[in-house]
Amino acid sequence: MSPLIQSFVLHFGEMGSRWGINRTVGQIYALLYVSEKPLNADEIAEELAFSRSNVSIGLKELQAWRLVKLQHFPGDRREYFSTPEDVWAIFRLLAEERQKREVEPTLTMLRGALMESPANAAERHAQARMQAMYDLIELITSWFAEIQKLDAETLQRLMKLGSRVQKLLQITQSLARFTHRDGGDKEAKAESRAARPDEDDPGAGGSEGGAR
Amino acid sequence: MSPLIQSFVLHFGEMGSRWGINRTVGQIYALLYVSEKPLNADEIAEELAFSRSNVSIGLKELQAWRLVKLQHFPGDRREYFSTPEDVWAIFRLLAEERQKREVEPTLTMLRGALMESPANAAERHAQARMQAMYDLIELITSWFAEIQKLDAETLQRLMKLGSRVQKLLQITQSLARFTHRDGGDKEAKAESRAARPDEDDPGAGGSEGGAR
DNA sequence: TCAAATTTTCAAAGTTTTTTGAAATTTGAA
DNA sequence: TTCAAATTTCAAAAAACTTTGAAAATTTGA
Repeated sequence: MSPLIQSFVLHFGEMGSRWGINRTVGQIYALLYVSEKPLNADEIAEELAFSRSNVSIGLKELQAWRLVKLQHFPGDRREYFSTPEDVWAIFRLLAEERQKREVEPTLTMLRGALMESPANAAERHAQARMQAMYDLIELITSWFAEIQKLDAETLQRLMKLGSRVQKLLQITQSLARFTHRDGGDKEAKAESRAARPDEDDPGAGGSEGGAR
Repeated sequence: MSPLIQSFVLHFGEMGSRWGINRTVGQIYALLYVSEKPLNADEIAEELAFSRSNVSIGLKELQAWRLVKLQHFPGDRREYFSTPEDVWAIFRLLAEERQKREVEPTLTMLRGALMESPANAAERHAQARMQAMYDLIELITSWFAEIQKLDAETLQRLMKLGSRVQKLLQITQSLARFTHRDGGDKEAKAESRAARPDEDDPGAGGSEGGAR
């Protein structure tokens, strides 16, 4: 393998472990990502010097993440693997899977905890903290959901604009402008909560969060 | 420990391993997050039934992530730990650290690979793929940098609005409207760029904005 | 300074995860 | 259906990571 490709593959092997995936999976993915053509399991095992069975397991995991496509060639019974070419589509897939595997279970746990009635001050405080976490996760999740709706075409445009921060400032500004439109509204809440956690406790009840 | 808090703590222990942190670290963080008052290492060790030394290591790691604050109380020599209360600040910290530990090294690796001149078709293709990845990461990074600039106050407003998706649609729309404003612009870029990494490269210069 | 209190380090034990080779299963074509 | 190619499973070996207890180092107040 050329050093150029190798450094890419090795980097993903390492990085993989910072995320939930292991070296094998990371390397397989990286190899497929830069490969000109789909590869079969034997080719992958040979390129990366992993055992055939290890590759099999790795490919299964990548399929579970929906990160690889499977295809066949006429007159060849082996399975060939490749990655979607559209990097934006890949990003969306990743975000979706992580949402499903990490965010949803966390929200479920939090909802459960927030339904209990607090038995004492410690629990009341814990619930207030959990509520704050719940609200933030919900907010960020909904941003993501919106961003994910951007189609490839819009993305192209954004990319062509370049990633210079200046331009993006405008987006933020419209965002800020939008929020300012929100008229007065019971104010005190947020402030006091942070400073004196025990005392005013919005606790279980309020929960506005749109919980499904 | 009350079951309410326990389920939260245990969940973070498990989830931690999906991210790069281990059970101990996850649980310590969760415990501090919901705790009414700062805790010292012995209290943490006792609550979680971990050895004192394990807790010491865990706290060090949390400090490296800047996720815990250290403080002292008069007349007590022990160190007490707590988490920042502002969940948005916590999110920003996390994003910054991950940027530093994961995104930057990846961008550096990619820049390196993109500077090489491709030796053959396979390398040429690999570089085009890497360029696509580079551009996407840069784009997403710059969004994050912008979002991170939102101050707590704006956030409060956003949260008060509720996380209903409908409202956010408007943000997306202004975003889309904004991109439409972009006139035509040299096209070929992506495929050929590999050869001339210097040219418009936003990398090193402006874009990193937000971090530290 | 000392010594008590506290935190940190570190080698070893324990645990979990990854990787493998061999065997079992599945698959598609004849 | 059978056969051989291809894939998957699985138990065991290897590697990586976590956790611990004991000892060392540091800090503080007298």
